[in-house]
Amino acid sequence: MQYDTTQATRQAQRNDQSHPVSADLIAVVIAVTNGEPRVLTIEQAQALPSGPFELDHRSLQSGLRAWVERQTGHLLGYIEQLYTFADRDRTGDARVQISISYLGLTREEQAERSPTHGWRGWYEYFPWEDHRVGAPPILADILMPRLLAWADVAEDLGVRRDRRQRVAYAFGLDDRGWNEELALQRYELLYEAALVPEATRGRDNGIPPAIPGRPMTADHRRILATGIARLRTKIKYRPVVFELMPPAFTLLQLQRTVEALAGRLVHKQNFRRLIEQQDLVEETGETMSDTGGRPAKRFRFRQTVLAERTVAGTKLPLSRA
Amino acid sequence: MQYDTTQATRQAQRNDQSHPVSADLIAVVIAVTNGEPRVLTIEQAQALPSGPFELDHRSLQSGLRAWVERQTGHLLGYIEQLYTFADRDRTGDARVQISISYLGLTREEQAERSPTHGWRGWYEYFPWEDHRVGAPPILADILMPRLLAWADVAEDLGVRRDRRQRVAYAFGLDDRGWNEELALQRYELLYEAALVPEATRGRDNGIPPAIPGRPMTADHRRILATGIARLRTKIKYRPVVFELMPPAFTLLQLQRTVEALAGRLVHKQNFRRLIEQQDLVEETGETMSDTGGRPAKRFRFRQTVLAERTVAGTKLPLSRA
DNA sequence: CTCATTATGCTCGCGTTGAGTATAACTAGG
DNA sequence: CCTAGTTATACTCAACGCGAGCATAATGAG
Repeated sequence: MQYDTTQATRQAQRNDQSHPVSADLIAVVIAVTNGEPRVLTIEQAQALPSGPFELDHRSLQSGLRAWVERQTGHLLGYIEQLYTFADRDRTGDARVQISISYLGLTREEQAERSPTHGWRGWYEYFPWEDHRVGAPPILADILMPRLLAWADVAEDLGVRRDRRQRVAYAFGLDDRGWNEELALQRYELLYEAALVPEATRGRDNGIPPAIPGRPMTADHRRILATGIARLRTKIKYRPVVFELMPPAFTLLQLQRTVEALAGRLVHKQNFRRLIEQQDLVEETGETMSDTGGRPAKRFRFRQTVLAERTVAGTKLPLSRA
Repeated sequence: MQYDTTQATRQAQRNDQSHPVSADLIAVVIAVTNGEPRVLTIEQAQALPSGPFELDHRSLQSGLRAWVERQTGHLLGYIEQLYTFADRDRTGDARVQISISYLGLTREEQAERSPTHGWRGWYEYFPWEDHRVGAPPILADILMPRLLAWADVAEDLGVRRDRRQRVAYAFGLDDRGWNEELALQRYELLYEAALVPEATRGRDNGIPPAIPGRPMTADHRRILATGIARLRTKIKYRPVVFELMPPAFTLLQLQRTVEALAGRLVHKQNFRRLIEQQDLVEETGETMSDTGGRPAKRFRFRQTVLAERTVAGTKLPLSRA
């Protein structure tokens, strides 16, 4: 190899200066059961499955799978990386902690009750995110007043305006409309405004902010918000919903799953049109007549789509010219 | 705090089992100069700026900025995380190496020539990615025959079909059309087919594959491909192009920058329409009359948009129902 | 003064998508 | 058996986004 020398130099330089860090793997594992999106938790629903990346892990992904299985007994299927961040103050010692988070999609199998781990509805952690039956009252009654108050306590006029604008944008004030993909921005605003317990934890300022929504260990709720936002974005351009569905399903079941994730309702006829014209599903031949009305055809996901369907939205006027 | 106990337990468990790893920060820094996308490199254009994450780095991002500045003298503006991966065999010792890669966008300032670092056109590394003047001949002449040959050497019929389909999809064969966002998939296919030197490096199989395109150290070219793909996707729904533009510019300059990144041309009138209707820019009042034709108005990016423009494409029939 | 060149405005046509209407096929209750 | 309630499924319509092309304006070079 022609550049052996320089590479060796850089490698040596690197090893001299590198410090040991420890790497944590954290999993946001999602399933949708009975039209409710659920997340796999441990420690009485206050933490996400996680553990250190170890030497005998073949890869980051397999390390994550091993930890999830060890802590919850659950085998993961589809996973994708979410985000990596570093935190010095987590463990207390001098070592820097790096956290690598993943999003996993599965189906909730036998619902075994365990005292330590289990599935929890994700709207328990983010009650303001469920708009399927309209905007939750806590938004107008509790969150918005406190957020706007927080914006207004700022000394600087510019900061005040900036805060108001970010709140208005993230929560769809005025005529902006609710955007379900901004779940992370909303949590971050609540954190910044010290309206969630995680923000004031450790500091002894006494007054815990009484905002609805269950907190989590460390920054796990923030990671969960990241996963929710990612999933809400992704279902719109990739057929990932099917990872959450049973082998056969009706179009309404599929729609309810999407609605559960998005936290809002969709137009039934248009949903069907979209699914069918994209050739995502095929009929199984059977019908379901459980739900009280006309029997629904059962569908299955067309495996063919898996490879090619990586499409990608286009917003630029790209042409062949 | 109510869950101190369990948290302490988990923390202890974690420290017991955690192994030291070293974390590397790797930067894909992009600028567009004279209509050419360029990447900041070190080691005679064969490596990306990188270095270990150290104790005195305040955060991953600041550590990355420090390394880029130390190695190239360049100060970074906008950066975003790309991907994190682990690699056991990189350093040789037992320690596991974690690499965290970032994408940075800037403008190429004073073009100081340095023997060790400098800006390189990114199409030097991926000559098959530039379709601004049509599909590069190397595609039909060299890459496609070899890729299809690779697909056909597979014993198993299923593997053969799978490879052919992936190649056809990634390279837009048949009627599929070229998709500039698949830069990473294309590089990965070339790697899998052992058509890039990086794939056979270290193994003494003698014959280096003579495919156009400059290789890089370790997996740096793969990381560059990741950055290119990310950027090509992102310019379509976020106003990140402006990070690459000077304070004032004409619409054609903006268009040329987008085209340089996308590797394909866009329809001029439609590009203007899109930019203007989104209120992304405002006139400065000046005009430019350098380029031989009617003088062009100069524009600047509207700062107002920064906060709110997080939009997000919608592919689901979301309704208020 | 003419031509080449770039800037800029405007129109057309098609496909996508939000939204609503109409009809079909069931179950439950009298 | 008939009716109301419920869900499934097929169409229709209008607005809008976007690819594509035509037309006109304003320069500099020769």
